[in-house]
This record gives sequence, C-alpha cells and structure tokens, in this order.
Amino acid sequence: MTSPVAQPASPRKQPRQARARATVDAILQASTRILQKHGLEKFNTNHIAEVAGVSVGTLYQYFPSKDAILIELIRQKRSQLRDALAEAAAQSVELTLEQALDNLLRVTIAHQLRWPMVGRTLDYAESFLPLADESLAFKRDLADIISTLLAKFAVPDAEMVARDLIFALNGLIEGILATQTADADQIFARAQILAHGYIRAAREN
Amino acid sequence: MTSPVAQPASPRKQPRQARARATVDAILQASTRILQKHGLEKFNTNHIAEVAGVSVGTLYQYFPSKDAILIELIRQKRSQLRDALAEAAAQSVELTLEQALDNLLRVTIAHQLRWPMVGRTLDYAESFLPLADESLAFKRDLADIISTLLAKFAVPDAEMVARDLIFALNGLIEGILATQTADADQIFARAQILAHGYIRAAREN
Amino acid sequence: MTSPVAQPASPRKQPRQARARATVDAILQASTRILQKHGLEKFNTNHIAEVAGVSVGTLYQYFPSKDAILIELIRQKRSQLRDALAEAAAQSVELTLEQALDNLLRVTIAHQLRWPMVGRTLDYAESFLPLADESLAFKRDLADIISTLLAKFAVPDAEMVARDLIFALNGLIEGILATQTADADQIFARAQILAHGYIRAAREN
Amino acid sequence: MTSPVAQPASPRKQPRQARARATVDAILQASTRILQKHGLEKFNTNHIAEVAGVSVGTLYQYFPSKDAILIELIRQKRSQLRDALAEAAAQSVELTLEQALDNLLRVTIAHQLRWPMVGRTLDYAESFLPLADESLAFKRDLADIISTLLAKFAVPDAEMVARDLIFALNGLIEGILATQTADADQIFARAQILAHGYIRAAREN
DNA sequence: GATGAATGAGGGTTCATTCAT
DNA sequence: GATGAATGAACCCTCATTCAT
Repeated sequence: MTSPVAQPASPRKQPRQARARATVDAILQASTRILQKHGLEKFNTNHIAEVAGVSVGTLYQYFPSKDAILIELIRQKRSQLRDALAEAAAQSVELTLEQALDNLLRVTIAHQLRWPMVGRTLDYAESFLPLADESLAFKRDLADIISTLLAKFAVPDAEMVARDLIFALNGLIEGILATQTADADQIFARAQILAHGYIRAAREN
Repeated sequence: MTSPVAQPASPRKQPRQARARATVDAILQASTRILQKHGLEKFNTNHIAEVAGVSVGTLYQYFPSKDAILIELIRQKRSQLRDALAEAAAQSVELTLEQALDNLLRVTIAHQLRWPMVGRTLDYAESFLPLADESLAFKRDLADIISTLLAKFAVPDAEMVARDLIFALNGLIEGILATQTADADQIFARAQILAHGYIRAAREN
Repeated sequence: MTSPVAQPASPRKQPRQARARATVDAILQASTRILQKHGLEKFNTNHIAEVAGVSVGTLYQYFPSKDAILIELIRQKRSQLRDALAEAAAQSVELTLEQALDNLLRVTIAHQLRWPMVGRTLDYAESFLPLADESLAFKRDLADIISTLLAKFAVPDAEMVARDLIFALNGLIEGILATQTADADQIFARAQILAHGYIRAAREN
Repeated sequence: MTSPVAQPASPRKQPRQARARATVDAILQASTRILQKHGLEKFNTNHIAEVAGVSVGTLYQYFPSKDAILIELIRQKRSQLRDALAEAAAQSVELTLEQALDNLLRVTIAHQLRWPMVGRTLDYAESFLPLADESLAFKRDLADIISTLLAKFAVPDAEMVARDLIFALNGLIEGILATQTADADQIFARAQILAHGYIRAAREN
C-alpha cells in the first residue's frame, strides 16, 4: 500500500535503469508543473508527454494510465510529507510540546507552500482515485507521528486530537493560500495560535 | 435555509412560467444528486438532463453552459450558508460568545452534512470557475458575520481570527466527513473544542 | 413559380389580413437585417423571431420552414430588380443604346448597394435551395429585358450577349463592393466602361 | 498547376512522415469532393473524415478546426491560380496584348472548370472566414500580374482595369457555369469578347 | 392566432489509449 | 525501447421544428 517506486533505496544507480528513472522523473515533474499552472483541465497525457519531452508512447511504457500518474504524484507528496514530519518529530524529542508542535507546523507549511495548487488538486483527485485504503493508511501514519508526541505530554484522546489538528491546520493553510498572499512566517504565526489554543483546550477537556 | 433562491448565473432566460421554474429546479436537483453520487466525472450535460427528466436542449435554455450550472449551485449553497449563519448570529445576541459560537457551529455542520460530497466538489470547482471576485465577497460576508460577534466580545484582530476560524473549521469538518462516519453531534463536540480553544488563544494573543 | 405573397395587388388592405401582412414584413425585414450584418451564420429561426419581435411559433405560422424565408427573400429581391429594370427599360425607349444601358446600370448598382451582403448571401443560398426552375426563369426575364433593348439596336446574339453582360456586371459590382469602398458614381463609371466596351465588341463580332 | 503546396493554415502538426502527408492529402481531397457534390451543407468533419478514410481524431491532428480546412483549400486553389497565371504571363512576353490576354483567359477558365462548385462555395466561405488580409493580398497579386501586362501596352489605369477585368470575367465564368453547360471553348469565346472589348474601351478612356 | 417551453438529432472537438514502424 | 500517427467514444452545444397552453 505504500509507494513501490518512491525513494530509491540505494543511491547506487543500476546503469540500465538510469534512463528509465530519468524518464519517470521528467514525466512526474512535467505533471507537477502542469497541475500547478493549469489544474486538472490541461492535465492530459499528450500534454504531459510534450512538456516532459517524451512521446506519449513512452509515457505509457512507464505508467499504465493517466490516473496512475496522479496516484504516483500523490504517493510522492505523501512520502515527502510523512518523512519530513517524522524527521521533525525525531529531532524534537528534547523539546516542550509547544516547541515540538512548532517544528511540525513549519514542516507542514513549507510542504504546502511548495506547490500550493498541486496540493489542492491532488486532494480533490483523491476523491475519484481508487486510493481509499492507502489514504486511510497515510492519515493514520500522520496521526501516529503526532499522537505519539501528544501522548508523551499526556494529552487525552491523543489519536483523535492528532487527526483533528491535522484537518484544521490543513484547512487553515489551504484557506490562507487560496485567498491571500502570505509568506511562511505569517502563516506560521496564525497556525501557531490555532495549534496551541487547540492543544491547550484538548488537554483540559 | 431561509434563503430565497439566488440570482441565476447569467441566465439565458428568466423562468417566467411555473413550468419553467420547475424545469430549472429539476436541473439543479439532478446536478446536486450527480455531484453527490459521482462527482465531476459523471457531471455532463446529457447525463444531467437525463436525470432531470428533460432534454439537453431544455437545459441549455436555462443555463448557457455546463459551468453556469456549477456556478449557480455554488451561489445557492453560499446563499444558504450565509443566510443561515446570519440568522443564527441574529438569534444569538443575548448569549455569551461561546454559546453564540456554538450556534454558528451547529449551522455550519448541518450545512456541510446535507451534501458532503457536493461541498467538496464545489470547493474544487471554484478553482477553475471565473468566480474570484464573488468568492472573495462571500468569504468577506462570512468573516463579517463572525468578526462582528467576536468584536462585541473584544477579541483582538477579529477580522483575521474570524477568517482563520472559518478555514480551520471547514478543514476539520470536511476532514471528518471524508474519512469517518460521524453524526452531527460528534462533529459538533470536536469542532467545539477547536473553536473554543482557538478563540481563547486569540483573545490572549 | 413566381412569388405568391409578393406585391399586394390592390392597395386596399383587407382588414383581417393587415396584421398578418405586418408580421410577415417584420419577419422578412428582420431576416434581411440579420443576413446583412451576420450572414447565414446567425440566420436561425429563433434569432429571426426575436429580432422581428414575434415568437418562433408565430414565425412558423407564416413560413413552413427556415428555407421558405430565404426563398421569399430571394423572390422579393428578384421582383424588385426585375420591376426596376423593366421600368428603366420602358423609360428609355427614346434613348440611344448607350444611354439606355446607363439607365439599367444605375438601377442595377442601386439595387446591389442597398444590401450588399444580402445579395452575396442569397446568391450562395440559391445553390442549395430548390429554386432551379425559378432561377432560370428569373435569369430569362432579366435577359429578355436587356436583349429586347439590344435587339432594337441590331446587336447580334442579343440573348447571349444580354446574359453575359449581366454576369459580368454582377461580378464587377460584387467584386468592387466586396473589396473596396466605392460610392454609386464610382462604380457606375467603371461599370460603364465595361458595358460600353463589351457591347461595342459584341456588335462587331 | 505547377504550384507547390502552400503553407498550411495554422497546422497542429507538420506532416513529417510520408503516411502523414498522405493523410493530409486524403482529407483535402475528400473535402474538395464533398464541396463539389454537396456544398457546405454536408461539409462536416465526421463526413470529411469518413470520406477521407480516416478518423475524426486524425483529421484534428492536422487541422485545428473545420474552418482551417476551408482556409487551406482556399490557399491551395489561390496558389494554383496565381502560379498558373504567372506562368502564362511569363510565357506571353513576346505576344500581342490580345494574345497574352487569351492565354490568361484560358488558364482562368481551365481553373474554374476543374471544380466549379468548389469555387463558388469557397468564394462564399471567404465571407465568414478570417481571411481579409490574405484575400486582399491575393487580389493584389492577380491584379499585379495582369496590370504589369496592361502597363506594357500603355493601357491607362492599368491597376484598376486589371481588377475590374478580373471581377467581370469571374462573374461571367461563374454565371455561365452556374446556369448552363458549356465547354471550355465556348466559355473562352464569350469571355474573349468581353475581355477584348473591355480592354479596348479602357485604352480609349 | 400567438406564445415560448421543450425536443433531440446533428455536428464540432478532445483526449486516453493503441500499435505499426 | 521509443515514436507519433491513428482511433473513436464521449462530451459540449445549437437550432429547426413541434405542441400544449
């Protein structure tokens, strides 16, 4: 259920697969750029192939369908976020809850700022792709990272609080990005109030 | 819920006769049902007309394009939410901030629960429809309703806090609906913690 | 084969037909205006009815089909040209051939200048309307008027010369109108050279 | 007839492979046949593709729209006529004006006889296609070829005379073809009288 | 007679996918 | 492996015509 193609395990490239890897990357990068600039409307295989500098035929040698590209993009973005959060959590073991949360916040905001439109579009794409199980697993993974942290500080209902915090922050960040131009620091300041306030309330609940 | 029907997108024809009004309603209801069940994928004019029990030609007598139907749906849902929130706010003048917020929360949750998938889909549709100005105005309207309430209780930065609260709650509710089956009361309980916690933090900020 | 509705024989209007006459005129005038401004592309029954200020249903009470409107327009324009030429010929019995031709030329140019685009469009419409016999008869009528004149001055092959003169002048006038802005006098001057030159050559042939 | 194929409208794709070139030719030939037999009424992309023996999709790989096919046909026919006239003019340098004109006449008549109905239809199509500038340039080109010849023989107003001669001959030839069945020789005989007569008159003017 | 709502076949265009070269 | 020409189902939209009121 986790992405099969994701991070190359060993940096030692098998020579005969280097080209293939480059082609796949070109396709995925082209896809990202198209989604970012034009959304799903211009996201079609001919266009992707053209932007990626390969032929449609080649594209179909690496991806069995258009949806498979979306799925792979989703998996990549998820992997990136999951890994970044896990690393931030690992590096926060010595900190207070608030400090640890701030680190996670920064990571999340940085992730969303990278390709804001892609995030929104992939969120929607989830609704028609056959990813139900994988999506649940991903959300569980994220919730685990955060609930582990919360539990350490004796926040009750850590699992549910973690999920709700993720949902709320996601809504806040996407909302700000969709309506206003704000830099990472401004978003962070606003998200911090939300996160701290919510956690405090959850603690007392 | 008390809202009168909003002004149509850029209607081909104002429905003057009762029959015409019924036709427009049938088209909008069919559209809602299709979005709810199958999302944008099956949202095509032939299908809409078929489900509505009219011909495509008739559909195009009342809506200049497929997008115009989406726009009208968005306008209707927005009107409904705006009016319901305004009314709830009006009926909460005697209450404490927390009680007033709870009323608004209940209205919002009820609204989202009505057609959860439609809400998600229309949110995405906004990104490719020419609604920028209207969307800003709508968000301002909602923020106004809430910031007026917040200001009455001396919450600082009422305008921004109102917007962020809306974003966060929206994310929370959509998140819960997308992943889990939860009834209105359960969602309310979780949203309440978020709202109260955030407002308290905002007050002390 | 000649138009059934054409010129009202007696100016005494039958009261119960006055309204009908007005409706038919409105439709034909609207049709002319649309053809002049937008060609066959916007020439559709709904649009015609709208411009004429009547309902489509009413339009279909007076014309059995869209093509019937085109046919009636063609008949009207033809009647006008035929009558105007016949009258000009009748008034030219005392004149020289050149003077008589000039009168016919002026009539023809004035006719084309009235609705230049309509003329071009109806010429094309002839090619798909079932008017073969009528068109032949019309061309014969015009040729008769002119060949009678030519025969009076002993031009050989009067019939064929008449037809060819009409074709050539038609081409010249339409050509000038399509490419350049020229007033009636300028067109007349150029057409005169053509007509006189051609007739002199035909005489000597 | 010696003309190389003109540059395509605004081609989706330059046909690089032999197969592609054959496809484009098939589409253009099918288009010509349909226009010749049924006019613009049956000129629809599905029908064209069917007659050409390809799929609609293929048609749209080479032509961005239906109108683009008409435009390409117009360009081809114009190129053919322009080149044929230029060649005929070049081969007539030693001849008298009348002899040279006769050569041009023969070329023009042969051109019109090839696809008479196509000529008429494309003439009409010009009125709704975005070709204004190109059409002017084409008419100027033809006028240049002929006015150069006229000027050599000291015909006054050579430019205008050339244009008017073209218009008149075009009208004559199209008129004859539309009404009567006549072979090239008969048309030539009649056009000759017109051309010689007009030029003589223009000279004396 | 007049109205205008409704019909639905027809036609333009796109794009995911296949396959011969 | 790569290419890109070809396919055709699917979808948007129009407009001549009908018919209930």
